[in-house]
Amino acid sequence: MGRPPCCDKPGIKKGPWTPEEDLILVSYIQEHGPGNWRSVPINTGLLRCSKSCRLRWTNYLRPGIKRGSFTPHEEGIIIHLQALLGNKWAAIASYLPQRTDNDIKNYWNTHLKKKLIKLQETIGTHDPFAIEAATVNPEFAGVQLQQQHPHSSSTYASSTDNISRLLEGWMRSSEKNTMQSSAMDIRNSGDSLICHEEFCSVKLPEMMPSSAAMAEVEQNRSLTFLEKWLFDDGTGQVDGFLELPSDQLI
DNA sequence: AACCAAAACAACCGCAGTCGT
DNA sequence: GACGACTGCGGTTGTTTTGGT
Repeated sequence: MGRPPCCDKPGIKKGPWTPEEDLILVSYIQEHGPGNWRSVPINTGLLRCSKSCRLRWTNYLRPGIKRGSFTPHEEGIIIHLQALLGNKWAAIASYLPQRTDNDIKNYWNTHLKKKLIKLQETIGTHDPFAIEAATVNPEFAGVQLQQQHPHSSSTYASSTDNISRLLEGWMRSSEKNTMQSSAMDIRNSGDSLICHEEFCSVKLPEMMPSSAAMAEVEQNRSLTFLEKWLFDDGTGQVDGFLELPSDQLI
């Protein structure tokens, strides 16, 4: 089974994407929808491999992506899920639909890993839940958490965000892309971590909370409850939950 | 102001799984 | 069932930015 050569053909461009390339890609996806990445460079004339196009879309151009600093809540969830699932970044990202797996992975490698090591030394435990508690409540361990990153969004990030905005109308009107459109609404809805609408539309991994648990999550947005459902042994009626319209979840 | 080191981020590489023929 | 094409994912690298001296 030979692996197809990718990204090493002559004439294939590598490196940072330009706003022009982004626009071409977004326009194409706006017309055809995401998927069939093989045909994207062929049909758009982009000198990029299909993989690169997919990555660019999923990590940057896809509407609903939240840029900037991670909140303590998000940090807690990441730490918790990482302890639970290991380096399953895609699985972890499915619980934070506004974040990409790449983002979470980078954040883990550059921030959280170091922070955890510090915390482990400070509080003298390797218990991920104690560490999570310390992360969410900095006073717990007397650790000053950096709440704002010095460069939460770059100029270029802003431009891609603008491109994403171009898609808003299309996403809203497209029944095929409910995930993206709901995510877009969420993006504009402030700092809420996960809303029920989003939960209904994202693809859910095997262990998901019951609808009752979800309602409480929605109400409290507390990690305490997140912990509860995260460690629920998967007895929740996942399929049924997926079928429920969002307004029945509260 | 200039230089260097560290941090942060974006993108690429390659493996593995899935799907179609 | 075998094979090839395609996609998804995790690890890694390269580049840019920031902070310190």
